[in-house]
Amino acid sequence: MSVELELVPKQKRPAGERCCEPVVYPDVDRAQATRMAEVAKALGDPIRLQLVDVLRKHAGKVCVCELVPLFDISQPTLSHHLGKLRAARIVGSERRGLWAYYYVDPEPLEELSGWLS
Amino acid sequence: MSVELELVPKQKRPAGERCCEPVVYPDVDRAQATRMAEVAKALGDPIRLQLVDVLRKHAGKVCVCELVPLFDISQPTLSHHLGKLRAARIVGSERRGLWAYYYVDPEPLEELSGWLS
DNA sequence: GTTCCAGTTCGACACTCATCGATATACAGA
DNA sequence: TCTGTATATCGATGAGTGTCGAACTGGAAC
Repeated sequence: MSVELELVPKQKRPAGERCCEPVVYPDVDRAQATRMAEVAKALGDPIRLQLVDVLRKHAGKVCVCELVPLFDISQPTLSHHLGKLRAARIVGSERRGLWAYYYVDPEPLEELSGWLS
Repeated sequence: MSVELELVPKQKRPAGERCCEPVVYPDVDRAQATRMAEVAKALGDPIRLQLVDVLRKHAGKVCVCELVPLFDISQPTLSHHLGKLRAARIVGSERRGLWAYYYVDPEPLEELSGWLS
């Protein structure tokens, strides 16, 4: 465990001695990190993650009235979650008559996915 | 309020008329969604996302003392963020003497990445 | 016009979060 | 032992979140 530490005899942190290899700075800058974190944060709720899952698997655009019965939450709460996803630009929406249709914009998800893999 | 329910039982939405195609259920079940959402939530902060970025790029284990100067936050706050990442099982830690070393566990990130792509 | 209806927004609530300074813990060196 | 250092935890605070019912908005149909 700490054998290698005893090989380092003298001062608290001897000159040229480090507790670890020097660390490079993050490859993602603050702006990228902020953008991707915003997307990740929007996915950081089970209902929103499942919402995105449904919308992604569904080729076309999905009506809110079809989403409501899938989840055990009130309709205003679902609307709130859709608003969060829209604020993160993960989904877009369109109104046709009485109904509102949602669809996934793949780009933000792709940026996050690209960083992860 | 609910008077109209008896009046018009049938045709508020005319037979055969739909607002959209029928929606399949989410492919990810609630347990998967909860697990992945926990990971996504932990990544939903720019500092934590950059922390993971540094740790992933760094082959070995990284000492906390190298992480602190990279970010403009206090040491307790950094420790708090590392604790969040550890709670989400994105990173693990090990103590050697005075120092604590953190490393990435790739599995949770891979699960999220696999779902995203 | 009036009356529904799908969806959004509002107001409130309890809860969680990011942040800090202060304090505690754990260890190394003397 | 005592001193100093690296990291974690505590306590507080202000900001944000998920949730609901109520109210509002804009179309559609009568």
